[in-house]
Amino acid sequence: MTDETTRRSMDLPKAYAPAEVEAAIYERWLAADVFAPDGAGSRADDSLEPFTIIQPPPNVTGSLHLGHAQRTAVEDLMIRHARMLGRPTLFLPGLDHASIAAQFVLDGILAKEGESRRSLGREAYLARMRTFVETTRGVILAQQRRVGASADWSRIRFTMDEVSATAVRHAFARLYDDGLAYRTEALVNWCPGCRTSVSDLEVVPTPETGSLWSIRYHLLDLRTGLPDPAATITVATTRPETILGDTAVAVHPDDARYRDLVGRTVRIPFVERDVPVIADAVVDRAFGTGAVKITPAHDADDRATGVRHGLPSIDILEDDARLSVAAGPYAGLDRYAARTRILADLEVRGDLGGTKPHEMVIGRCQRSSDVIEPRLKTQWFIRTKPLAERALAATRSGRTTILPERFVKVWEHWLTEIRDWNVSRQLWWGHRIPAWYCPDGHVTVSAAAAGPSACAGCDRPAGELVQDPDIFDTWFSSGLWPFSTLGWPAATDDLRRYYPGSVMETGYDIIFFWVARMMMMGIHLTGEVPFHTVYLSGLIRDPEGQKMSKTKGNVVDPLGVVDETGADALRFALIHGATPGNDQRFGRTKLENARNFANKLWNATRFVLGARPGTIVEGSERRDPDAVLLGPTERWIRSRAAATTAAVDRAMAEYQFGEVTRLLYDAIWGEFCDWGLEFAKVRLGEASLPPTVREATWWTLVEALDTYLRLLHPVMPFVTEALWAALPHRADDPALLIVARWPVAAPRDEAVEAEIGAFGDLVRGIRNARSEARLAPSAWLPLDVTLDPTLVPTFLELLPAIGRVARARPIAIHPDRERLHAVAVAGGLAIIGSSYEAVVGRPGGDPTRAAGIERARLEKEVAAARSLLEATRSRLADDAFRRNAPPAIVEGARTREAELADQVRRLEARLGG
RNA sequence: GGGCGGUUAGCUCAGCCGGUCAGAGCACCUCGUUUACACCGAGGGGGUCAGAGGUUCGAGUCCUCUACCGCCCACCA
Repeated sequence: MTDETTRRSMDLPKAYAPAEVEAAIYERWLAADVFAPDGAGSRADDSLEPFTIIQPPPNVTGSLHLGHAQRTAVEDLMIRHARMLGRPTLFLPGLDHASIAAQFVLDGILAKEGESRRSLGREAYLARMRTFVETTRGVILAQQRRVGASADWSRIRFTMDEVSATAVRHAFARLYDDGLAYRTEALVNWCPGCRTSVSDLEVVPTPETGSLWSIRYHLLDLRTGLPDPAATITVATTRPETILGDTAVAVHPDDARYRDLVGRTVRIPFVERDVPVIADAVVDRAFGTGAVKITPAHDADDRATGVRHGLPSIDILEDDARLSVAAGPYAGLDRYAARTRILADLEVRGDLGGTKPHEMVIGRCQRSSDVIEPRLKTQWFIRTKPLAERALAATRSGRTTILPERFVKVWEHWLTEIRDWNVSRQLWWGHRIPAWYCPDGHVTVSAAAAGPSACAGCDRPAGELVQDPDIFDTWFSSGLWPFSTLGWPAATDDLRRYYPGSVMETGYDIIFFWVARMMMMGIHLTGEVPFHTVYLSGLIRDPEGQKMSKTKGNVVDPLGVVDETGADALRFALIHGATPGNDQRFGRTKLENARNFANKLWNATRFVLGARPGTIVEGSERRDPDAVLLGPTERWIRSRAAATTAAVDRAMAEYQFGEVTRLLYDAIWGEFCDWGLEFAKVRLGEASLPPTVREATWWTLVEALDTYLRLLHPVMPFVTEALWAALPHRADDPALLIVARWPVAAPRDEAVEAEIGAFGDLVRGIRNARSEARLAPSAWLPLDVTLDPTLVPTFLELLPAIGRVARARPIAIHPDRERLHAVAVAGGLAIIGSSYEAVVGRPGGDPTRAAGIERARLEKEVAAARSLLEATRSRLADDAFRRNAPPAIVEGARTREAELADQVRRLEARLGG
């Protein structure tokens, strides 16, 4: 019989070697020019709505980690799906210059070389940065390709390129003209390590145990005007060095303890400054001593108090957090050295009241971990309230949808409570703020690349203007990404066609940094929301649930994984294990499972290719199986493929990508391979059947495999592409799966699904009985069976297949149970289901022992059936259930009860006999 | 101080509109050299779905509270 099904040479290597497969495939895609919506190989249907994915451009610094790989996997999944649907798709790749992060990294490198930002100077530093970035850039892009990103590389953007720079200038000028960008003196978060201000979002509140010191300030004697050694007011502080910047002491207006002191004057030690005691309701009488030192230049609360009372603000710090000349005798000391000295000096003076441990939350720099110092600076701010309102309106009206939905609450809260955004950075690597100042203090903001031609306020020539030395917060240019990349502010074709974007995918950790800013700026500058859907992914954690970080040393390099198990396995594992918005722990086992799945698919395809009936010429064009020649197996395979297609479509529409992989894993492995191929083997090998029948079977396998490869392609693009290439194609199929059409769900055949389902149960029952009875798996045992009459025709057709998978031979069908019982040997193993009853095997070995095992097995079965029956009966016994439950449910319970009762009865009979 | 997640088999997690939903992978046990695959096949053990109330004919699935774990937001010296 094998002579008819001659195994031809297979197109695929025996062993699945992902690394080789993947390298070759990516080159084929590139050569075919299929990534760009307007690429030569694109089969996009221009009448369909374009699909645009917005990817957070990775930082040029360093290299990609698993989080990036996950991002890319999800984004690429969506874009490939849309591409296969025929939509013009744009996946625009890019890189972010990451000003502070890049400077932080470069500064570290320079430090090792004994150089620094200051030693190089601005121009040399920037030149060095450009070289550095040029090398990392290549690494990052290569990583993205290796993971399989089908991005349009011809449109690649960098947030420091000229297109982006133009957008930045225009955006800022627009915001300025609209009164939404302003320059003012305000408290900013100063990072002494980075030597720049940072936004509120970049300050990490860190719980720490500090100290709360009590310090006595001496009141001035009303008569002499000199400090009174005996009359003091005690304040409490966690930052004693800031006393040098104190400009008042505040007490609560209703605090009887201090009522008489309000309006008096105290002398700040060391700087010997006389400041007033003021009354302000901001003071919490219960905290500390109820008297608070006020340092308007270094504390947000104090600043507000200072403004209310017209107090001066004295900045006592330098950029590197050493004390400034304003600190008098302590000038030049580091802030903490100064603190120590001041405490010691206070002690000497007898003005240190005491100290106690104090739990507090201290702000640290997200980048350098330095303790942030609030400082008064003149900087640029974006007025966010009006922008935030429109962003909120967009999500509330449904113009933009946030997924998963629960993040809407976070979004709402942040945008409602939003504070103005400090966008000035005292860094070098970034977009220079396009603002110029003239000697008379006028401000000129210009979008022109060459800058303004003259002062906007007084006609002084450009030569007399000085540009702001600061640059923009990185996120300012990132916030323009969805449209700056398409050529905005020019009215380009790309902008018209691909803006707003369809889906913006990113991790929930940058919802404020990036998503909110894109929304705010996008709406204001373009008049449209930048994207219709925000899809927020969870974060990747290590197997212990720890966040991956370089300092912890638990960062996994995706390339290492890819080399080992393949990009497909990595992608599958990342998607399979995730629920939208939920973090996932990622480790070896998930990866191995995914690799095994790819391997399974590889081997299944090899089998199908190798099983081609000899009557079909190698390289034949794809044919549909002839419907009249299809057996139950074939109809079942087709129906299951249809069911899976429909289910995958639903999951895709709901962004349930983990569900997509689960569906495909189960369908391909659990159904197609475990049952479909096993059953098909019999037909394919049956020489007595007409060749046309075997051909129909083979074409069915090819068809199902073709469908599954298409459905799986967005998740595992490489292996599916490679396998698909080996499959017969239709004349109208493209050369590459990546641009092949997404399957359309065909109608299902519910009847055959139910039948095969029943036979599956029967086979499992037989296998279980054999296994429990310790019968040799390889032994062929006789099987006697009686079936629900409706199942008989199908059973007859599948008889050889069932025999094969159940290892049963010969098989006898009996018209009723009496005959079955009469014929079947008493020592056989009984399998009793609702629509079938079977006896397999003959007694052998020790009859009493065998009988004991058989009895135990059946007792377990009957117990299980009884408990199900009881549950069903008690439900049915309830009037309320029969009255209130939908008729279909009640009816279902009735049928179930009948089936179970019958099954139990038969099991009991068997046990009784 | 607010808000949001999580708590389901030993481990990692699925369970979308409440009714065969008690599941998967890994781990574990027993078998297996049947011609796609040992990166495999067959079978099996294992969970009162954190706890307590409530809604409902019926609740891992909805509501309330509690307990842990995690995260986000928040100007208290």
